[in-house]
Amino acid sequence: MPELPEVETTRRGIQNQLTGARISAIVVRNPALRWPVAPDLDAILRGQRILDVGRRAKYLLIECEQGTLIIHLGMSGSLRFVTADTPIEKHDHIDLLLDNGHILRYRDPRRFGAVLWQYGPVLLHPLLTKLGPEPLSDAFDGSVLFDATRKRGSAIKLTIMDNHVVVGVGNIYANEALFHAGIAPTRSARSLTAEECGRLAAEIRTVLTRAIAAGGSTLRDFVDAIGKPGYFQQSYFVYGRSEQACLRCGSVIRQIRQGQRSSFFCPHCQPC
DNA sequence: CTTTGCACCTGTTGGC
DNA sequence: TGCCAACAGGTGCAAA
Repeated sequence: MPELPEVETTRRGIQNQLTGARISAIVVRNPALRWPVAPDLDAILRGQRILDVGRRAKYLLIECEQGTLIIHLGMSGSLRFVTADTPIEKHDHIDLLLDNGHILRYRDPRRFGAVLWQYGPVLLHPLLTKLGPEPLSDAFDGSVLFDATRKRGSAIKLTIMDNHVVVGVGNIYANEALFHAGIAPTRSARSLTAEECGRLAAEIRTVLTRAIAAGGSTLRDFVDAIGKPGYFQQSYFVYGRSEQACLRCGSVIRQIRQGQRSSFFCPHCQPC
């Protein structure tokens, strides 16, 4: 499910219960995630205290005394707190047991997610070293986007979804940010002016920030309760609205295919 | 270095 | 009701 807002909402939802706790055990029922879960993970984690729960891009970082447990939710992953008698369902692959009684359960039907261990500084992990700036940090703004787009002939939507340019912009919010910035997803990246890059960077930030705020209010307890993230309760300006009227101008929203993903845009508000 | 397409896997939806 | 194809929130990787 997760786009960046869901990952960040999950991080906030588990941080307090995890931080300061000691790991009693990790139970891996199915290690066949995107990469195999390390067979000795239980031996590694047992007894370690959790220092904090961080995030880089869509990777959750469970920072422990000797290293970091890296969790990615992939396309269909979720984390929730359960009790010892909660029935284990089909795709509940992993339980993390804490000495404070909490049990964190990892579910992931498609198994595109990952659970990895890294000793020492986590940012040295190969998956994290080449990532671009965080979209909500000072390291990302219009001028950074402008510079990154100069040599790119490919479509701007593909560019903002490229983790080397900026992390955490998934398909939904790439579409939404482009709509609010008034830029067609098919525009070549290098054709954007500095001003357009400024608008787009600002809209990426706004759209993600708003979604996190909404997730925080409407999904405050989804981690330990429902686990049904916000996509179903949220409404978007263009995403998933093909053939419907643009909420701004009434034109018909169009759907196209870019990089094997669906793009949605308003041909009037986002001229080519 | 940029760009493109594939791969991983299961569940849901829509057409016939 | 059944069957099959297409599609779904991600992203690393090989190949061009």
